Amino acid sequence: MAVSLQVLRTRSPGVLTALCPTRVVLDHVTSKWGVLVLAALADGTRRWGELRREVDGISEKMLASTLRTFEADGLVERRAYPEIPPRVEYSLTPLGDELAEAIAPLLDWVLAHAGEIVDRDASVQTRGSSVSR
Amino acid sequence: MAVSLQVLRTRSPGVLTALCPTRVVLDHVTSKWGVLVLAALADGTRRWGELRREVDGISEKMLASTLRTFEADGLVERRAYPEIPPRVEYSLTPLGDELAEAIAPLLDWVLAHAGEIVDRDASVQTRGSSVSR
DNA sequence: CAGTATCCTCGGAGATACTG
DNA sequence: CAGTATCTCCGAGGATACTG
Repeated sequence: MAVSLQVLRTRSPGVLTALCPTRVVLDHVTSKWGVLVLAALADGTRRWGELRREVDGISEKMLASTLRTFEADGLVERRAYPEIPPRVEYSLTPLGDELAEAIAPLLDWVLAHAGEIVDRDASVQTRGSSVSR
Repeated sequence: MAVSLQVLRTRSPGVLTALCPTRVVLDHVTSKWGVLVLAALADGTRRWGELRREVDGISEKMLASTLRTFEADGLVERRAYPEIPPRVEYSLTPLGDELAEAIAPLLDWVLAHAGEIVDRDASVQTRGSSVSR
């Protein structure tokens, strides 16, 4: 039995309610590209271009904005080298590293079970269309 | 050192790329209300009204749609009792239960560190406004 | 009580072009 | 190479009203 909202709230009443600061942080992490960017940085420094390639499908705008959010959160460190051509490296701070470890189980679960879920959704669709409606 | 995209891809090449099914599942879980609804159900059955109250701020529309997505995914079971007044109960399936356990570390981390992050964001704002720009 | 049905808004997100 | 700057749009999400 995993930890529920109710249980969490016996420890910290009012946590994760609408105006609770935890909501902001949770929103950053679960933003469209948040988990993927964190996962890309999880085992070390990456350059901008590497991130663009690793986080497949992300636009430059969203990569920049996701990184800036995490930088402001103190989860990611940005290091720019004044060279030509420019080089910029991103890495997790100790705090970001902790977070990356906290989402690892989620990633593992997704990899392990995505297949059954997608298959199931497809068959629900199929059944749905063959029934009334 | 947490597990990175690169490491995951040595195990499953191409995983979590743009068209990979895992992306769909990850999107469901990290949808705006996904984590909170799962957390609310994590230690047992809940009625519709209980969920509305526990997941503070969610609209009826989003609660319905989040629950239907998870039901189609096989993560949540919906049980309706033909009574007057109506009663409907939602609970996690075994698969959903596994997922709830996988996101528990994330929730724990958020609760433990939200404070420092929000404080930091606030001070970044302050510093930002006092500097050039 | 447990939902639908509608209408509407807002901003997340994409596409494209440009720059130091 | 590593980003900004704009423009645009779609649809996730919200508000409100209604119903079996």
